[in-house]
Amino acid sequence: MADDLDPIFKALSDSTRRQILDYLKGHPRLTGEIVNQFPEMSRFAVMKHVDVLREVGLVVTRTNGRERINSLNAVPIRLIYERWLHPFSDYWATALLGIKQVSETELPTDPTTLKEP
Amino acid sequence: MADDLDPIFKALSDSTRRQILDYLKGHPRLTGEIVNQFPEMSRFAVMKHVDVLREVGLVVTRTNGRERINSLNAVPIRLIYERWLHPFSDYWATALLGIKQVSETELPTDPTTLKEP
DNA sequence: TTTTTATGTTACCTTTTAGTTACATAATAA
DNA sequence: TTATTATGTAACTAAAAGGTAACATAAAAA
Repeated sequence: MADDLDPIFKALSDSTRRQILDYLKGHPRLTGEIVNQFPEMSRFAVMKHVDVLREVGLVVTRTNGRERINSLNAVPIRLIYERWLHPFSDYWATALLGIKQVSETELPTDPTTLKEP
Repeated sequence: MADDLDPIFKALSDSTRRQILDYLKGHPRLTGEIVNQFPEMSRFAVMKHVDVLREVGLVVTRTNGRERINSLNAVPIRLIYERWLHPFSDYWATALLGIKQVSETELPTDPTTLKEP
């Protein structure tokens, strides 16, 4: 019953994993660097979170000697957006205007113009 | 540790709940109508999913006699998009171009232009 | 060579989640 | 009034998720 977006949604549903993805913005990080971002959590717990992200392709890891360099791959996030989130933009627009139903001909709202209502 | 987006992400992490939200697009539905969409699942299981959606504000319910009319509220989805997903659009763009890092001065990509790459 | 360090693995525990059956209530229809 | 039906609640189970401590390995540094 679970569609192919499901593993990505599941991976994103944990706050620690979202923080890891935030941390990987900008540049790749060693596994140990990621671990050190979460001093209140065991190393293994953090590594398992990274594993989950790697399994769904949100993190790509390459090995260099004994180091493992983890980088962000945001393409699955884009997939979530395009295939599931974006179609709802029609409906969040109507909510703001107090309109109940959406005309079929209405164009999708440009989300960049809605930053601060 | 969990931010305020966390309950929304958690609510969206279940495939059945996402299907319910999809079903509520267009027009509101009675609780029983939602239940009938999932004949392989018990009525109570579906109702609990609706409860979860209602708790995070993704579904709004009003009572009319013994009927309960449930409608979609996409504003929390918008919040997820603006506060968490959209900032990653810089990075999925670079992935497509094979570029490793993003310039600080680059403007956010307009997601509406990325519908069909 | 010996030690350090970056990373991986095994085994286990606890809480949460998703699901079930069975029972209860209250508004409408017959 | 009686029966039906739309919805809600109680109590429980099974599996998945998130976490820990302890042990293992292999590359690099001393």
